[in-house]
Amino acid sequence: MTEKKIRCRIAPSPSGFLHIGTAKTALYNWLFARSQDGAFILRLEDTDAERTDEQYVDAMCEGFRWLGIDWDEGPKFGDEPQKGAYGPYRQSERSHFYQREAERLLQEGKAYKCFCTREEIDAMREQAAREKRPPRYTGKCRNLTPDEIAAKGETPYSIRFRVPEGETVVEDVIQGPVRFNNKEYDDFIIVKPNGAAIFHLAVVVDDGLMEISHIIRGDDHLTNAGRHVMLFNALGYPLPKFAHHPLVHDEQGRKYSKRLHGANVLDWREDGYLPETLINYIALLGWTSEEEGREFFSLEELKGMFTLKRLTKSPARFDRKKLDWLNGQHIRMLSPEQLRDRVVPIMRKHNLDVDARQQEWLLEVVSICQEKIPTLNHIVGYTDFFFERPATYDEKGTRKFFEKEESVLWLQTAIECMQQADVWDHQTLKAQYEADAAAKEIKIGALVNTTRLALTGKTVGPGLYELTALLGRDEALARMERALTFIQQQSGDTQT
RNA sequence: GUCCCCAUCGUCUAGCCUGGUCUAGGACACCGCCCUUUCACGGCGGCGACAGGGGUUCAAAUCCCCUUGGGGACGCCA
Repeated sequence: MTEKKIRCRIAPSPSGFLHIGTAKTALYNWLFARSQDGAFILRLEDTDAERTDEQYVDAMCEGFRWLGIDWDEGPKFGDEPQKGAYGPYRQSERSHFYQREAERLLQEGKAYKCFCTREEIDAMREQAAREKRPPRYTGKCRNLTPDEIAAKGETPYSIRFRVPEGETVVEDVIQGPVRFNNKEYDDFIIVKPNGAAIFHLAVVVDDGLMEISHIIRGDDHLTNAGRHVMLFNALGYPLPKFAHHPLVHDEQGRKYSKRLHGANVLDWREDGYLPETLINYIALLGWTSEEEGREFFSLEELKGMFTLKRLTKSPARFDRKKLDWLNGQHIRMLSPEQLRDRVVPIMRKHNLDVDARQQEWLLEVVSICQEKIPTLNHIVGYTDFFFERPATYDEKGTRKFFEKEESVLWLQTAIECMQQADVWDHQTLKAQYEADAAAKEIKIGALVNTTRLALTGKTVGPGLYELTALLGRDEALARMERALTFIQQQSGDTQT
């Protein structure tokens, strides 16, 4: 059996950043190609020169890189050269192909020159709107004779595809057969008067010439697929398999708008999410595993299990809560070293002087937070007190632990615990706190939480004994004394 | 307006193709309880859905039709 090589592509138009929806399409294509030992191709649809900007190209590729989606063939990007035998991989550099193929269609009578002006076409459209007809081209230039065409001389013209009679069926892997009456399509333009190819021609020529075997894309292209099938047939290219998946919706159920936060996949990096999480989550946004109930996947695992058969037909909303949960799961899967490496730049950015500290100590600090933080960014609030003494004490915490009658006793007891600890570690501190709490009949929670407030200024954070051990005896005791002074001042103030 | 797609808990979904095993399973969220120094994690339990109406059938979440709702496409954008 000589099976044709699987070749998939993502063909974004670099008019902005990497959209979450584009990422989904890319991921599915990438996973399918990888799972089938096929090739994944990146092609830039930058024919609309006005909307293309190099910085957009970079931003988009950056998004792919962050996610870990790599391509076997594609254009030059940064220090990566163009690669692949089907180049160039930018539509703007492929116009000669489009011209050649358009010319061929013209020769074969499958396309024709249209001399209608923009004004004429606009008028037709308005007319149609008035008469409540679908806005379709009337076919005015469809049957011009060679003489009539010659008589036009130098008049600029566009090239229209001559849509054949009959029915077009898109055999979609996800949707099943989708039938279109060709009457629904008008003779669409494939080449503009300035000679530039229109999207429909460009994609089909590119997909045909690049021998793309599977076109996996958003179902906003489903209607276009009919045009593309006709074009594939007219050009004599073998038909690829189509798979139109539903679009990503926002939490309100609408198409995920470009202007919404999170539309840019790099927004999530900014917010402290792992690329592993995004990959996992986006995969779940339209695909389910054969292994029922399983939702946690690494990129590597996904590669092995992905199948087009398990793609979902209905659109999915983006659910931030579930993303948070998944991110927590992925954070816990990291080794402490990996977590430290990812979190240290964030801490540095928030002016925590990580560089003045021992690597070993940092590793431990990060480790005691691993089970607690839902996003990488939360590390700041969970560790900042290690680097600076609390400037204020949490208000609610103050009321609960510093303004009670026993507050001074609690704090003094805690101080004694610390002083009596012969070894400054988690075990010893824990034992000491438990012993003193029992001896003085104080609830351990009161002791612990008062200490936490004194040491960190907060009511939440890493485990107390772990944190105290890492803070060091001198610093811990200094902060305890400071808190004691604070309490005494407070009560003094209220008494006078 | 025309065409196309979709429709199971609040959300993501399993089941649908190959009707009966579904008093519809899981996950997130939510609510209890347990564990626990807080938060989180984890454990246990609860709440919660086959959009509506017609068929077909002994039997329908599963097949067919209609309605409704949602989405998409109708460019000299991609």
